[in-house]
Amino acid sequence: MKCDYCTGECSHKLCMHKVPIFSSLSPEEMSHISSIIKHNSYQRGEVLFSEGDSLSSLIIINEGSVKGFKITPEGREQILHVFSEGDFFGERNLFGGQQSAYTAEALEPTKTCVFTKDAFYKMLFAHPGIAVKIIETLEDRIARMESTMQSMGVRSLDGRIGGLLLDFADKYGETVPEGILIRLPLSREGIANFLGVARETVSRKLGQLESEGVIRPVGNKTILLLDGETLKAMTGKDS
Amino acid sequence: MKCDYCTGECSHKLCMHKVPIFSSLSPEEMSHISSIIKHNSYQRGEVLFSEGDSLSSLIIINEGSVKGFKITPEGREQILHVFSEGDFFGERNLFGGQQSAYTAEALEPTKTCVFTKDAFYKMLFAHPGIAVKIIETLEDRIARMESTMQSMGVRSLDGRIGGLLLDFADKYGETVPEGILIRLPLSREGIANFLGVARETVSRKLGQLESEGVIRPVGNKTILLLDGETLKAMTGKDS
DNA sequence: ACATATCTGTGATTGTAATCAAATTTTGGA
DNA sequence: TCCAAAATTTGATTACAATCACAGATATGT
Repeated sequence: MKCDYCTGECSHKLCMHKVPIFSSLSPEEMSHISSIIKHNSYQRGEVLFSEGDSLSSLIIINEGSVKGFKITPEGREQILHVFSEGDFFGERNLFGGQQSAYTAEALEPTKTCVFTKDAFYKMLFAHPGIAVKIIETLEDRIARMESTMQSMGVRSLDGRIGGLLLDFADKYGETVPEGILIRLPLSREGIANFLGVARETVSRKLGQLESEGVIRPVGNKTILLLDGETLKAMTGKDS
Repeated sequence: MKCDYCTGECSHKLCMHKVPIFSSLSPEEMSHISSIIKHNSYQRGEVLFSEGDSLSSLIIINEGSVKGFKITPEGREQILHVFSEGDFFGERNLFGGQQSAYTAEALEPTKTCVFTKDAFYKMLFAHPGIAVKIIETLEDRIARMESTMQSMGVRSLDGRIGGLLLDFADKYGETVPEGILIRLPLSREGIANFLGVARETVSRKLGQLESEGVIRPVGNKTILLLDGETLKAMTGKDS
């Protein structure tokens, strides 16, 4: 791993280097703070914390991805967030919130860095610039949620699924000659649980989009987006 | 109007007194800041700003309420936020965001207070405690959006509508002997546009909830929630 | 208080997605 | 590489909500 602050290769694997909220810190500040961070690893399917838990720590993803979800009265998962490398969460418990509003579960092997509440508050008051960074990050999160809500609100199912694909393309897409290659963080069932629709419907609609030449699935976990413009028109995200 | 900082009645109508993010300021700081705030009034239906506008100000609602929405490709409004007294918005434009992600329109006669970007940044660095307050407020907003997403994701329509009613009860409800009296910020059509369903369906489902004895509509703009427990069970919000 | 414009409720029909039930493909571990 | 488990696709049927059409109720301004 290479980073902006160390010469040559970094061996310490400081998650901080991947996290925008710490980008305003000097190397010295970073290494001081890194000394008060704890590390954890999780396997796919492992639960980081459950809805209602009163944990008091900020969790930063160093590697991997995590879904945040609730169980609906119908017994289905409603996914609320998908967090990946560099994202942080759990912060609500640090700022006034009492209990976790959702369960967090690793979607793949995941490594995290953990701040305790005390460590975090100390840092916050010592480095006010971080607060602004946090606000910016929360704004990004709100913007992402707004985008998801817009996708969910579209009445036509193709539009909803297309909207989610665009969101994922934005966050997980890699531009290749033919279009945008999207490594999906969620399975078909996960997508269904994000949008609140049936798993089978997701399959059918993706099949439809494929036959229209808009996408080309590459295995189950990757989709090649060939015609983003059509999707944008379907979802109203052509702004 | 009465406030914690002035003896007797306040005549200056400082919106700051209603806004949690300023609660950590001293009276002197408040009156200094109030001198750099601008005021605006809007009629019902008037647009404060439109999607894509690059405004650079923080808007605080002093009186009234405002909806934030986008237009879906189907031509329908997708409501993303309902802001009311004490809420602030537009802040994304202050923190890195470039353009407004939605259109803001007054739902009723509304008075606002406006911070310019410069004034706001000065205040932020002079009073670091405000940053923490802002983070807390954004966390609340995220929590509210999570709740809305959960409502939207419930498959059964009664559940979705019930979830929204609970959200509104939380924010706009007043406890009365018979239950909770909710002054709805949105019309039936507004509710439909929030949830992404048809207006008629909202009517039908509310009618159904009425015949089940869960709610009692009082005119078009008020609903008396008689049996919150049933709603909570329907929506999974009984945590 | 009245009148008009807007909003809301109800019925009939249609369209779309949920559900149930297998068959098939993909994936990850031995 | 192969095998078993998991995930996905596909088909048939059913249930539910969207739509269209209009009647009725509410609200707002004069």
